[in-house]
Amino acid sequence: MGRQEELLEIYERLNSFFGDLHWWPADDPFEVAVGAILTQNTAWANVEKAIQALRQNRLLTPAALFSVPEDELAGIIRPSGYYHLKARRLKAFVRFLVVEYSGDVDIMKVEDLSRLRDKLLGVNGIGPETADSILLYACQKPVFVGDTYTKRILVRHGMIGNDTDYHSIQALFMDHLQPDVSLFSQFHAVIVNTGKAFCRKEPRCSSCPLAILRA
DNA sequence: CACCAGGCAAGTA
DNA sequence: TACTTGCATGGT
Repeated sequence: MGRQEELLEIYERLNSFFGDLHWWPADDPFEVAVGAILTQNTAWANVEKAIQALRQNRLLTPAALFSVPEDELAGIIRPSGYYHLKARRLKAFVRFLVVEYSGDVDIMKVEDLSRLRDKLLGVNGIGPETADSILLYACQKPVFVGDTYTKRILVRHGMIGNDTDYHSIQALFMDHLQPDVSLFSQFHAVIVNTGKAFCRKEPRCSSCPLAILRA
């Protein structure tokens, strides 16, 4: 079986099992970007607490986040963990958004994909996965988001080695699938759900929709 | 109690 | 270039 068929097989199985997940869980594109930074190496449940706190403080807009002092912001996003670090990263991103795109994600979206990706990667605190999450889920650009779950599942099923880097994992998907925003969005969503539900501890993998694929 | 979570940057050799 | 370490809360 070729790579394309293999990937589509995985997609069909997971998509049938989970159904349409309508990801990313956020009300607007700016909130997507904020969540992408807050969720770095952090459980989503903790991120939700921080997002709620931001909402209650009316800080879920570029202008509001731009104005709030960094130390005050840190205290508000405390439940998400690494809160001093993430306050600095949020401020860096919002400064970038304001300076480059008048604080408007809709203007940022117009930028050419590869140029925008490079510029996002230039912002302190935005690495490959965060950049790609913003590009796909906030900007509707056809990029595949790799993450720890993606890698773990591919490693478990013998499709890649444990030392495979981010770019190679992303290329595995993007070289063999049509660049379709809906496909990439749903694919990443079902992968994360699979990781959460089945792929954390080895014994639980028996009931995983992908269990039959294991060699 | 230990371990982990939808990473990233900075420091070291 | 290749490895190591700091960042931190909350759930299991």
